[in-house]
Amino acid sequence: MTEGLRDRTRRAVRAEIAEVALGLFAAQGFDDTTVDQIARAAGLTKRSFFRYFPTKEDAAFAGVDVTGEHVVHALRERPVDETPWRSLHQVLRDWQQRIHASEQAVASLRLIESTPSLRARVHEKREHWRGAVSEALRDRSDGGLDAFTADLLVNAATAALDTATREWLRSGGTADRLALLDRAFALLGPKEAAGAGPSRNGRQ
Amino acid sequence: MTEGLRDRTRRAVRAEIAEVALGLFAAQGFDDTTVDQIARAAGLTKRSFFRYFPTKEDAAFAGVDVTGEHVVHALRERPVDETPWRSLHQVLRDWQQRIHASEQAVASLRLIESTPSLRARVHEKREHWRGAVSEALRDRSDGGLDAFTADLLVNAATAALDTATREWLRSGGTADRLALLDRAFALLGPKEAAGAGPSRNGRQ
DNA sequence: GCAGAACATGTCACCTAGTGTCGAGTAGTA
DNA sequence: TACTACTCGACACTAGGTGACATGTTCTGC
Repeated sequence: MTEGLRDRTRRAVRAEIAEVALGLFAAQGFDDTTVDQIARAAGLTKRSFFRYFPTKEDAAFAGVDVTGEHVVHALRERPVDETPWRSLHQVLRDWQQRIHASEQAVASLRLIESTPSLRARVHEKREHWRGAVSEALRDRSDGGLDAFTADLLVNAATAALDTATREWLRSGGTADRLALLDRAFALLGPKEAAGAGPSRNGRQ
Repeated sequence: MTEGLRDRTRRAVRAEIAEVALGLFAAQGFDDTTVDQIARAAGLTKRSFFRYFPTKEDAAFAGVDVTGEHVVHALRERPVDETPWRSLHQVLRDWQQRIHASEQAVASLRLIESTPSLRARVHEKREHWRGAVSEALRDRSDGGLDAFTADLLVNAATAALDTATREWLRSGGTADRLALLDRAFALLGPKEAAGAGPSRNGRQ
């Protein structure tokens, strides 16, 4: 009924493994760190490591929410009269702000962004929830948004986010991430339509 | 001086391995096909397979040019007075048309799109040449395009391409890919600026 | 045509990520 | 106390990928 001791210890162990792993990744790189090393440093076996994380990559993602669970939820909370594009903008803005608040999350993000295999994994995860986000978007505006346009908006939004993140990394973390995101969203906003009018995209 | 027999046989062997691999992938799925199987079916050793392809994934990419080498080149050929967005549109349009012409390339694309690990790999490859494309774009319009905007345009263009491809797959291959791509590019075109005016992005 | 370099291939040994299984110990419960 | 559920280590195994070595084949200069 209550939390249960086992669940609590399990989460605590998980968090500790992630912390140890992050430290090793930062020190000697992701690829040059073996699971065995992490496990030993955390005081357990390789086998047990995999009982806490399905893959080595997942240890790097602990702490950062890349599942989009939150995005979908936040999207449903936005006012209905808001354009889809603006909703996406605001939701990603919030997400970025939340990430930026945690020092460890920023470190994870930096590691991810500088490791090819991890970046690939991000895309994989994203594709997973992309459908859900697109659907949530379509639910909000009743009928006024077809699947294709919704998909396009979501893809464009992640493109904006990626570009902003990339530029921020290029600046060495000094640039204003939110301003970059705003600029990206401003430049990329869909022509018209996509707002509320059901059929208005005739201008090939 | 001439082609050299060795290079020719090497390319022939490579192509044959790829063909065998494609067949096995299509028949039993990418993940359920081992390198050993492919190698044996092609009449060589696992070790030799890896002398032709750096990874198992790469065997699935033979035949499809995802390196963007061509994109960069084609971009430099576009008329200078064309807007960056339109150039990207045209170049990707050509690329898609070229792919569509080859039956095998379409098969590869279908396989890739339906296999998570391969999709991830596409993104990885894309990130690799994204910088080069962005740079080519910036070279064309002398000074009128900053790195951030160029990156954004390239990212947005791939978003358009992805969305079109996805919709096309969703239609079971019946939809008109080019029309979808056109529609995506039309909806996503950058507000203004990005054309030639050096400084005009003041409207937060 | 031949000697030697350059190259291709198979074999073997090895590393790492990841999984199945089993047996011992430990926490939670009646 | 006895039963159950969960956790962990130990062992073995598969699969992708690499390095080293030996053998044969092709190319090149003479």
